[in-house]
Amino acid sequence: MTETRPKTRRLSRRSYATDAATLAQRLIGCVLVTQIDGVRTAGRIVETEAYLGPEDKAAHAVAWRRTPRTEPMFGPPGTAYVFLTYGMHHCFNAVCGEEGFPTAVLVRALEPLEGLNTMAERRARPVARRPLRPTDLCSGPAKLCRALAIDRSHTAQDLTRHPDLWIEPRGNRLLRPEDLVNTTRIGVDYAGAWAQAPLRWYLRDSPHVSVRAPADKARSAGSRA
DNA sequence: CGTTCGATTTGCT
DNA sequence: GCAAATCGAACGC
Repeated sequence: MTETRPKTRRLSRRSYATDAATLAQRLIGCVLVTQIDGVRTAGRIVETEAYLGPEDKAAHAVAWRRTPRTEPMFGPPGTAYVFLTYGMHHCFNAVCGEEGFPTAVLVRALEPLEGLNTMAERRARPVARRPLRPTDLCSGPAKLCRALAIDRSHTAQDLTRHPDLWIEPRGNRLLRPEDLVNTTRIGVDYAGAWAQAPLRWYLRDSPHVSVRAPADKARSAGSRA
């Protein structure tokens, strides 16, 4: 019998086996996919952040902090690291580097590509609200997890083999370095000097990013000067 | 064992 | 612009 399940090309283990800053840039343009209960949702990655490892004071694994939560970051490259923050929001990371060294890339925003209706349903709050625009569906790390139904059940899962969660490499070859904005990470003010490290990247022309850098924001809104 | 606070989002002032 | 929501990790006693 021939399974006619469409072959989905995934990022290989080797693709994840690089430093976080490099992977953060290479993931822009790739496609994050979930297939939950047969329902496929997918989005083009347009914003990422690198969390370097034990020396990075903004990282959960700072000072080799190894707990049940951070354990997946010590796993092989290509492992998913999903955590809960503020008691209600999930964030998704792809573990990279070498096994045993805790480093990862946070995916912060997607351009929705498939399953937009499903995304909108998942993003809708308990009470009725105005329909979400496509640019509101996945423009933040917790928003995209909600839209793609990513939660802590996915942490420590293998992105190169898991049936419901993976990243496809298509689309990222057209990007050039000048298509990306490199700026500081969001929400890590507690990290002292590390809060100023330029470890966030986003697709310059995308309206789907979460927060634009001040200079780029001015550029986008710029009609004067 | 109690307290603090977060790699966020949302709604109200 | 600001604070609430909401709960488990992290940490101090």
